Amino acid sequence: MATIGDVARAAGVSRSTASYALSGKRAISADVRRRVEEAVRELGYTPNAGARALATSQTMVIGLLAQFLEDEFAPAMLQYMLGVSNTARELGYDILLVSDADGTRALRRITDSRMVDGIVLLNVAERDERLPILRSAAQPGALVGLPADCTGVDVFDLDFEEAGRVMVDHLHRLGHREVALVSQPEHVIERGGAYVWRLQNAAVEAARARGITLHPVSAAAHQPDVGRDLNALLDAHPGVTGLLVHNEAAAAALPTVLHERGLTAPEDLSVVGRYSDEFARTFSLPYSSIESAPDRLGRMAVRQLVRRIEGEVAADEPHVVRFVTPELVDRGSTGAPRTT
Amino acid sequence: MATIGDVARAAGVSRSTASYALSGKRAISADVRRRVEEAVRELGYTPNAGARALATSQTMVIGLLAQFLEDEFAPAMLQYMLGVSNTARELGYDILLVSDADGTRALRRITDSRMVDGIVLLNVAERDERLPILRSAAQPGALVGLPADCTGVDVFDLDFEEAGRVMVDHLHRLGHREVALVSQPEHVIERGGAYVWRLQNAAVEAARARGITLHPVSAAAHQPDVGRDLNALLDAHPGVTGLLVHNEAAAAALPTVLHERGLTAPEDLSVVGRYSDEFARTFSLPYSSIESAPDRLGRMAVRQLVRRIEGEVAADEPHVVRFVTPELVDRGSTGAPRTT
DNA sequence: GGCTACAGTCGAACCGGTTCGCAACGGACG
DNA sequence: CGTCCGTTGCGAACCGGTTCGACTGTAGCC
Repeated sequence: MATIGDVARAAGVSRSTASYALSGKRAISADVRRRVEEAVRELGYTPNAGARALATSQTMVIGLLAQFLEDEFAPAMLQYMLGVSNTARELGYDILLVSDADGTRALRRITDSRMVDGIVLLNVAERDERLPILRSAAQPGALVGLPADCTGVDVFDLDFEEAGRVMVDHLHRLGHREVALVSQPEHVIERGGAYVWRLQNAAVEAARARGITLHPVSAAAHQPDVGRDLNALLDAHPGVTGLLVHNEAAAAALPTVLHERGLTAPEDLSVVGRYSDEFARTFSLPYSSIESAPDRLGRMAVRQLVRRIEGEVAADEPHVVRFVTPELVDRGSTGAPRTT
Repeated sequence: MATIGDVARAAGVSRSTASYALSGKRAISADVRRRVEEAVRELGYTPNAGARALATSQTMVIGLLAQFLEDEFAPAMLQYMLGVSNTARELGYDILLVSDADGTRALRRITDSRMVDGIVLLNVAERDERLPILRSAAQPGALVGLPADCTGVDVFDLDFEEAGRVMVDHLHRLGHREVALVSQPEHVIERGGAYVWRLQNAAVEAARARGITLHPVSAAAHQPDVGRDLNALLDAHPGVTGLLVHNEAAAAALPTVLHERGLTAPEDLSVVGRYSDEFARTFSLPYSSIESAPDRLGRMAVRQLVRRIEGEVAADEPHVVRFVTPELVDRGSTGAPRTT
């Protein structure tokens, strides 16, 4: 592999001159620049990333920490990852993917060893163990997901409170008076999946304010349990005319469950989910839903992170906490409740 | 951040001694080793990855190239990625995720700049543009997917020919005499998705050998097109009693389509898919299927890649091309054909 | 004509590790 | 008591970039 020394020799200049000719950080005569560029082409020179990182203290790599936990719905994560990855590349950064079960150790490893210039954290928990480590790291961090304590990091998330209100409002306006909210498994909540109860609390509150009955239940994240949970819910609350589904696996299982019970949406039951449009199209989910905009959140996180890395924001500039406003995508799965 | 120089000073030894004490590559007295280790702990020393890469020409990072193309089913890729990522970590390697649309440029970039010690290529096409670049790279490569030319790389893939035969045999044994094979969109085939016609050709051949009729058709990879395609298929071939589904999106859309037509599997139609068990459970797909074992393939690829990186295989040792034998997972969606 | 200013280039130092060659030391042995 | 050898540690070089300070030559200016 050619080094910059080889390039310099071929062009008949010193190493430093070759370096300046390529970086443009000092004035270089047109003639020399041409010779250097030609040498680069002939030798197929590419700078050694490790050497450059050592010299500049910049790796042009962003660490992406994604946890794939039991009881969590993996495919939803993919879209966040792609949003992050694609945006990073547009801005000239590569992605170091860390799917380690032990996120804290992994985070410490890649920050301390200076493998990355910044960190994006996915599925952030209410009290995320990784946060203290991230704060003490030399690199800036951006989160997708809202923790209890946001100091020292930039935070991006869907406005789950508003999402809960929008879902309830939508069914209330159509005339529904008894609905159920299908949430994530208990495990996810216990683990600190704050978005679950952020949406749920807001939905409960909105239901109370409008005087309608809302049954919050949780359902599993996999078959066959999730099907069983959905059936149990419909058995337990026969008066329910609307379903708010805040659980991707449940949304995916719902068509089959409804079919087996001889029910149709929206004639027998109105359904509103909370997942991305991309997700709905990929899995043929026919329900209206709150768009969760994962690619957009990933994009926002990386943009801000890179601004911090490149010092475009003063180090003392306050960190941002930004919420994306949820939007309802109508797929025709809601209507007036059946009149019993 | 503490350097090895700081550690050496704190322990009262030279830099080289500190290095040897930590690597164990030379004999060091117990006393000195203790002092060095203590200094490491006190200073919170972690070796700088860039510096180490520069000195050792080893980054302990594996490049993972995954293309997310139009008309391809993204979530299936996730499982390959996780298999690769988790296995790599177990073996001490991190993953540089490259989801670049321009795979060739990205591949050249990360190999030439020595960011990675090896490369894993996902969704490999029949004549993959990335392959010549990978062969000319200094780092070894492992593929998941079978290209036309396997020289210079280790290749792992499902035995799609056998998969096609197993699917046809299965329905033939149950008494079916007219079946359809739902493949990927034409685009995927044109792009060089060899697995599509490897399975298809073998299925056609098996059908001919057993004297049964097989209609090969392709279907889109997204809603609403895939639903339309499935309906068109069932309209065009009313005599079909069995469906072989080699298209994840079609499998995901099938329950709804069958429901709308008032059909049930296996009573009205036998269905066999080709996707992973994990996939089936996540999306509540009720059909028997050929297990595609994505995590296993990813794991095999990384294992072999690391063996090459670490020189456990002689450089001239022939490269392997290994096929995983498909297995049918019975979910009760097949039976004897309805007697018309 | 002498001075300054500046464009253009070079040499050397540095980033933070690893590794090779060598020397000092102490014990065993003849 | 001298020699030989194994153990242990040190100094220096090296990996491949970047960057700072200094030096040279030429143009512009008074």
